[in-house]
Amino acid sequence: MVLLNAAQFPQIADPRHAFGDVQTLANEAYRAIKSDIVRGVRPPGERLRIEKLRTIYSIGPTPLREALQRLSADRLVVAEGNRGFAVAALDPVEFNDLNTARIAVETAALRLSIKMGGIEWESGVVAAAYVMEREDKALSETGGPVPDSWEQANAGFHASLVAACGSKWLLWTRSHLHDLCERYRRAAVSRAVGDRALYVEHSELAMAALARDADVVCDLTERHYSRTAQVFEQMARE
Amino acid sequence: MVLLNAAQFPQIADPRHAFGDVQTLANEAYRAIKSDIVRGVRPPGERLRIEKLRTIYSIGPTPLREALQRLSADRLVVAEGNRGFAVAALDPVEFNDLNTARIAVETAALRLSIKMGGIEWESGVVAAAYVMEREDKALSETGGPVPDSWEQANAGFHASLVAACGSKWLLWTRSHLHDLCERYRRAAVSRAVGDRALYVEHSELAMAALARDADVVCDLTERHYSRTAQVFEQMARE
DNA sequence: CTTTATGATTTTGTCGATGATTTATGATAT
DNA sequence: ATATCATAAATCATCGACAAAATCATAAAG
Repeated sequence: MVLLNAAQFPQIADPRHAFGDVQTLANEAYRAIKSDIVRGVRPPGERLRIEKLRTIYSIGPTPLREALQRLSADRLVVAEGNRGFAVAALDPVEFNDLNTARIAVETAALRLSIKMGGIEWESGVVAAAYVMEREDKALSETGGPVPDSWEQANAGFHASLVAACGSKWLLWTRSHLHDLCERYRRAAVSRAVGDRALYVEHSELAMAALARDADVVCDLTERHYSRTAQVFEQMARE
Repeated sequence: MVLLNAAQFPQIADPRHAFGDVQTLANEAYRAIKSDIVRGVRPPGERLRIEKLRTIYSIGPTPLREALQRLSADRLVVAEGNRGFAVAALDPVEFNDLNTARIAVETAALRLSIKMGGIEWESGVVAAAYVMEREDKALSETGGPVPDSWEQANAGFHASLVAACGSKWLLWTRSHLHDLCERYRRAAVSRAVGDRALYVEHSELAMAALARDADVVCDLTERHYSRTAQVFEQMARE
């Protein structure tokens, strides 16, 4: 068995590569469709017919199919051989299941991060909490659907807490599960925004993290996430 | 935002669907290439040129690219825009990182599984341990490269321990990380087979699980996995 | 002798077209 | 009315070909 890093790609001197991926149509399609799925533009269960997508995104079938294959590996899309693709369904039982996985990964990352985080981690948490507070308050005033800016702040806040966990792969796994939850979250948060004091939940979390109290942080996180799942479950019953 | 399960696909009456996916060339390519990567036939870092793959697998460029996109979502392959695909590199630092993630997910699943497992879980563990024992002893006698049958037994054994964790998504995440470790494992285990009493490690694990001693199981698991990482690290130094 | 241009060659990404498979339609029989 | 089956329409998966981009080889300049 051959081992180790044969040079993967020749040196990357091209300045374009500094900004993430080169723009290929397949990448563009991936991003666009993912964003549309996650934001509910393409509702759960919708069939993703190539011809239709072709007209919507003005992209040929090949890059579209490549994007859909990636999304199906991400589990945001389900693929059935010879039957094409569809947006993955949303279902409260699934969400509970997904949430168990997410809580397990998140709490593990939190414990590591709290143990290992330094001053720059702390300042990152403070910064993210500051942004989060503003978004939480704005959301509770305006109500309505969850804006992208709130989602971004929420993602940033929770990411800042685990940022120092020291494992790239743990962060990757975590962010993957985070993405899978986004559709559920958008639905549940906009509904429950009146009943929940999101600002309080988030700031308690930040305080406990800065106090390095891992047990409390994990407990709060678990309840924070479970509450969202409960709201979603109740919505589905109605 | 639209909610919940619009019927995803019409009923599946076709008996072929009982056996996993329908055979599409993209699926076939995915399985073949993944297997080749994981077993070291395609070494880490190797460029995956479409034309070359075309002749090897006798499959056109479109299904090949779709397979490679899926593999790159799995992180077994790296894709660089306009520069094609390459087998992901192997590197001990990565393995340590990956291992932290894996241990975190695995121990979480183990605790849940040990708490919730019933009699059928126990019997599954016993059965898998029985197969594992046979494979471990065969491996320690023959030495040499790790056969697929050992890998299969190993995967089955560890899967049996977490089988009752109750979260499909946790199992999915876990199995994903397991797959990512396989290449490292195959290299490290074949090397260290003399120094390690794999049979003892595995049987201790099974005993502790059946005794429902979650702390011991997690501790043993962590050491079990870390040892493999250490072996790999030492190999890389040589 | 190294570095920088320049052109040739390979390789990638994309499209339109085509055969295969599934889904929809409608006719016939129970 | 319902069920069954054949046919038509739609959709999917795949291929070959082409344009764009990257790589390589060679030559000119420092």
